[in-house]
Amino acid sequence: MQENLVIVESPAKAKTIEKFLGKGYMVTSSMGHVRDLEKKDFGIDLENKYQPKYIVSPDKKKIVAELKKLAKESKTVWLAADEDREGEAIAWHLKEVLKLKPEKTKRIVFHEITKDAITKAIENPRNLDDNLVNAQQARRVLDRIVGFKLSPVLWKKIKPSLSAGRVQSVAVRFIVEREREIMNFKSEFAYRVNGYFLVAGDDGKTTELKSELSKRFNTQEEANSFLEKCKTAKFNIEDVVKKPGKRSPAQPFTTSTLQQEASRKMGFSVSQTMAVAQRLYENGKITYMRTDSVNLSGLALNTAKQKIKDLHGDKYVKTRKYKTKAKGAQEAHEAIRPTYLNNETVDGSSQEKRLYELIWKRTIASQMADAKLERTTVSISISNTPEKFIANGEVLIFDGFLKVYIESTDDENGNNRNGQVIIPPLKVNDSLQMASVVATKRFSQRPARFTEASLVKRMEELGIGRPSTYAPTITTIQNRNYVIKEDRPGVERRFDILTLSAGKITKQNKVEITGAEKSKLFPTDIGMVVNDFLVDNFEQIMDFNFTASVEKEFDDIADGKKIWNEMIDKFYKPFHKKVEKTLKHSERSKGERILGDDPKTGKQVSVKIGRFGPLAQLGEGTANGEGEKPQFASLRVGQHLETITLDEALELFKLPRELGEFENKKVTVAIGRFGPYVRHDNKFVSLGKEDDPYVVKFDRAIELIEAKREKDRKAVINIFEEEPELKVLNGRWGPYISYKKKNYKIPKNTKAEELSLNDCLKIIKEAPEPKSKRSKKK
DNA sequence: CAGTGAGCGAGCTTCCGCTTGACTT
Repeated sequence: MQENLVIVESPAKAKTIEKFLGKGYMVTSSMGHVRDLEKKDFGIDLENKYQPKYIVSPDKKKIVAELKKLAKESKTVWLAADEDREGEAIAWHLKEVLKLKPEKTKRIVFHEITKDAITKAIENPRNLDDNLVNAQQARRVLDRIVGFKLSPVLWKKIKPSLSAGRVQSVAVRFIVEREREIMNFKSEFAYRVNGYFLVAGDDGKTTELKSELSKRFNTQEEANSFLEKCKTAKFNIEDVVKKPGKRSPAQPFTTSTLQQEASRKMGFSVSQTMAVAQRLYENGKITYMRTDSVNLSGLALNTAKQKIKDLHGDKYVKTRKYKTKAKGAQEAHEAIRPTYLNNETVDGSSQEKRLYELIWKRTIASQMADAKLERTTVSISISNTPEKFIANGEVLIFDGFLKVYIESTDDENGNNRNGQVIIPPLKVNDSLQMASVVATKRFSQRPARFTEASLVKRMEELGIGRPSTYAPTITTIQNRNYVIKEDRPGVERRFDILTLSAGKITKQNKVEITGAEKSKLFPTDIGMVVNDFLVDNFEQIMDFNFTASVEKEFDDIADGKKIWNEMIDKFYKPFHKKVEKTLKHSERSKGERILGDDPKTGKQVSVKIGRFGPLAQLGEGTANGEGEKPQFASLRVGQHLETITLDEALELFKLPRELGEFENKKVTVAIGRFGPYVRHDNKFVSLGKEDDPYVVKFDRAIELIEAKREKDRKAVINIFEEEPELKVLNGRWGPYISYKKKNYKIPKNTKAEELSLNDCLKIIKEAPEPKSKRSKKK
C-alpha cells in the first residue's frame, strides 16, 4: 500500500516534485481539468439555479480510472493543483470524481518548485476553498452561456457553424476596428527639415552634425523659402545641455511577453513559441511557460546574482523583485525563467536553443544594473529667422544590463533607439559651417495592424483571456475565418526632397513603397459582418470591459461576498431576453452594400455574403423568385465588401468569357472557388499566376489545355482492362490507387508500376477505415 | 477539393481554461 499520493496538473511538474519528496510519496498528474460541463443539452440546468451538469471529459477517462485506482491504494491523497481559481476547481473536481473521503484528503499549494517550498506545503495542508471553487463555476457557467446561446443566433442570422464567445469575439473586434481606423485614416504630410553642419574635432578631423529644425512646413513653397533664407544665414551654437539618463531592464518573461519578444526577435507565431517552450519545459530546462507572474524565486535571484558577478563583475549586479500589474493576474507560478541559470545554452533544436537563450538573457538582464547614459541637446540659432535646429546625442556611459539583453519595440519605422549618436565637443557661441539643409516631404503614419503577438499584448492589457488560452484563441479566430494572417504588398508613394548645398537648391522627386505588411492580422468579410452584428445586438458582451467587470464579480464570489448562482442569474435574465428579441426581430445580416446601377443595363449592383463567401450581384430579382434571375460573381482575392467599388464589381461580370472553339467544343475562362480557370469539354485547367482571366487569349488557353493533358497522361501509372474503375495514379503526395472514387495508400517499399490488379485489390481490402474526425478539419 | 449561389429542411455546428499526446492527410 502506497502511503501518499500527490496529484498535480502536469507530468513534468510531477516528475520534479517526486524527486524532492522521495520515499513514501507517489506524485502523479491529472493533465489539467478532468471534468467539464456536458456538451449536449447545454450542460446547465437553467430552471434549477444554474446547476452545472459535469461529466468526465472523454479524453480524461483513462486518467481518471488510473487516478481512482491509485487513490484507493493510498492512505492520504494530496491535491496539489495551482493556487488559483482554476487550480482550486481542478482539486475539487478530483475530490468529487475520485470520491475522496475528507479524512484522507489534503489540499496543499506551493508557488515555486523547490524542496523547501514543497516540504513547507506538506506541513501546512488546508481545506478546499469552496468560495474559490464557486468563483470558477461561475466563470465556467458564464462562458458556456455566452458561447452556446450566442453562437446559435449567428447560425440563424448569418451562417451556420459560426461562433461567438466572451474572449474570441472581443479579440476579433480589436482587429475589425483597427482595420476601419486604417480605412478612414487620412494621411497628412509636412516637410521635415534637417540641417547638417561641419564640426572640427580636437584631432583636427571634421565630423558632420545632424540636426532637425524645430518647425515643419506644410507646403513646398514654405520649405523652399526657408531654404532660401539659409543660403545667407549664419548659424551659431546657442545652447548645449547635457543630462544624465538611464535605462532599466525589462521584467522577466510571462507568457504574453515571451510571445511578443519571440515574435519580434525571431518571427515566431504565438503557437510556435508555446510549442517550443513546452519542449523546454518538459526537458526540465525552463520553468512553467503558462504564467502571468513576473516573480522570481529566492533561489533564482541568488543564482542570477552569482552568475552576473562571475561573468561581468559586481557592479553589474542589481537584485530586483518584480510585481505583476496585469489585470486579472493570478500569480500561481513563477515568471518564465531557466531552471538552472548557470546554463547559458541548452542542447536541442535550433528553435529550442534560440528561445532558451532569449529567456536566459531576459532573466539575467532583469537582475542587472541600469544602463547609464548622457543625453546632449544642442540648439543652433539661425541669424535671419527665429526657428532653431536641434541636435540630439546619446552616449552610453555604463552599459549595465544592455551588455546582455535589449528589448525590442513595436516601432514600425524600425528606428533603432539603441544606436549611439555622438555629439562632437561644442561651445556656446561657436559658429557653425553649414554643409547642407534638406527638406523632405514626410507623411503621417496610419495606425499599425496587429500581429498575433501585439494582439496578445492588447488582450492581456484588458485582462481578456489567460496565458493558457492566448495561442488557442488566436488559432480559433483564424480557423473560423474571422481573421486572416497574411502579407500584403505596399503601394508606391511619391515624395520630394529639396536640398540646399553649395549655395544651390535642387529638387528631387522620389518614390517610396508604403504600407507593405508582413504576417499581420486582417479581418475577413465574414469577420466584419459577425462583429457588426454582435456589436449592434450584444453591446454588453462586446464591450472591452465586460471581462474586467465580471472578473470583479468572480473575485467577490471568491471572497464570499457574493453567491455565484445569484450573480449568474442577474446576468442571464436580461441576456436571455436580448437573445430572444434578436432572434425574433433582427434581420438576417449579410453585410449587403448597394454599389449603384450598371450604366449599360440599369440593373442594380450590390455585394453581400453568400453561402460560399462574398459575392457581387447584378440585378435584384423579385421576392417570389419570378422574373429575371440575377447574375452572381464571387469577389476576387483581395477584394472586400467594404471597399469594393462599382467599377470593380462590374468588371467581375465580364466573366465567364468565351474565347472560341477548340475541337468543336467551347473554350471559356472564368474564376472559380480556387481561382481563375479555363473550361473546355467539361474539364477545368487552372490559369497560371501570370495569366489574367480578363485578357488571356485563345492560344494561351489551348496551351494550358494541352499541358494539362500531358500531365494527366503522366499521372496515370497503370490501368487494368479487367477493372477500368481501378487506376494507379501519380498524385501530389506520390503514387496511389484510385478505386470507385476512393483513394488508397500504397505501402512503403512497393513499386507502384509493378503492382498487379490482385495486389491492388488486396491493398484496398486491407485498407483501414478512414478516421471519422477528418471531416471536421477544413 | 471543384468551378456553385434565390427552395426545403434533418442534423450538425458553438464557449473558456486547465493539460498533453495521437494523428498524418
